[in-house]
Amino acid sequence: MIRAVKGTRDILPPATDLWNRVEQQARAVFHSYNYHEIRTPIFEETLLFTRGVGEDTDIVTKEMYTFTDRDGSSLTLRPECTASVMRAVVEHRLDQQAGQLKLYYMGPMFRRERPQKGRFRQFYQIGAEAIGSEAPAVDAEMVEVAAEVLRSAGLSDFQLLINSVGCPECRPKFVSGLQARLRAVAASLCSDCRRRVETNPLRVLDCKVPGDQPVIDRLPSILDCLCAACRDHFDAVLALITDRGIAFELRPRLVRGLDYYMRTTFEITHGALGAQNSVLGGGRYDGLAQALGSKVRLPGIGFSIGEDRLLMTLQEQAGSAAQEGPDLFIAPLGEEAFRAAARLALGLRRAGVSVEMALDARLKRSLEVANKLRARYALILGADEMAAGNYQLKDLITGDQQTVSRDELFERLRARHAG
RNA sequence: GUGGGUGUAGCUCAGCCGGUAGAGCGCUGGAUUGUGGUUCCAGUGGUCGAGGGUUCGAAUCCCUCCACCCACCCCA
Repeated sequence: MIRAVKGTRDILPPATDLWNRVEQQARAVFHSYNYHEIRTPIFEETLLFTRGVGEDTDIVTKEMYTFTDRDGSSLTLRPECTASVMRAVVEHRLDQQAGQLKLYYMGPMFRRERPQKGRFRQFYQIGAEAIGSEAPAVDAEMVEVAAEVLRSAGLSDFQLLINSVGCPECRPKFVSGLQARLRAVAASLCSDCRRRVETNPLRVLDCKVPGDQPVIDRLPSILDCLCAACRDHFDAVLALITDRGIAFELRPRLVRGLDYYMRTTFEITHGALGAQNSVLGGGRYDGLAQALGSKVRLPGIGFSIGEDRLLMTLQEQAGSAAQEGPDLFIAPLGEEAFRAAARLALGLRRAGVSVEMALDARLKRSLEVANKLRARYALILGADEMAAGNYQLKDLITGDQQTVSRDELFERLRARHAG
């Protein structure tokens, strides 16, 4: 038997309704902030990601789906979308347009990791990018949009974590200073952290091993080492977020794994997720455009929602929903009635009503199916109704049944649809 | 890449000490004529993840492999 490949999965009907709802609501929120959708290719030149995401990141060193095209060029399935968006912006000079450049996207990303709860090799992200300004107001709005998208999806009880990781001026100084301190105390750290001291010193700050906490607590915080410009920027961002009434938690140890992040970084977590508890991650990337070869400086900030994880928590919050049934199930009795029913169904469908038709001529069976499909109403059309020019409309919840004319039928179902 | 757990019907699972498979749900049909949901009756359904070994006999014991899940790592 052929199965979906490891780390990929089918998203099936009852769930797809929820996915679509979440995506529609996200679009509505984005539009309310004047964001517009961008769709970039699912694969790009490998160089885009090695330069954009960073040569030494986990994503680039071990997680990319890279293949050689027939002409010998190296292509990669996108592991994230920010680099692609920036590439498109630079390529099409979208930054030349009036006003802020505000874009959103949604779609699948690919990373070859070992799957586990909340982690897939093909996963879906909903993200936004605001490009062209480094004003703290943009950061604040971005954080607000992120929270609003989650809220509109119905997510509650999430936590916003925020930090500043500095800039190319102050971060390297902090990292090398931190590394020096860590090397001195490496012996008292866990084995993972001893390795991190060399590979990813910032990550040590986020270690959860209890024995390491006393050491970690005495390490310097990046927030105490920001340069004046970064400090001012971050203070302004925090002030604006506070002013907007957004609850957040300052997390000086919050680390982002992608090289392009600088200054503001943030993350939203939810308790119902398991080890991979982050539903959203984001941050500022003022150096990305130039890393990709842009001659002009294009500061930007964005975030990305892990849609799979968002849906996972929503489903845990609400339980599994039953599939939504059609508005109307038509049960015609006999050949002639069937043809008349098909014509009626077309009219109703054009009016926006969801209609299903019976394939079985037995009324008992038809109503049984109507009930199983969770149809709201059943319409009976037999010889009697054909002769009289009307229909029997049965309410499948109350069991009430009444004779209705064509106009009354449309009236009833339109009302149902509007409500 | 490294650990740990689990693999029996479409789904959720029982089957502990070896004697060639069960339940609930689902699905199909029926309880007469053009009326669903509840109920009752019947039926459908599984090379017990795969291969090998021990044994008169293996879903059950042993080995190997595979798949999925969870965790590490890292991230969305």
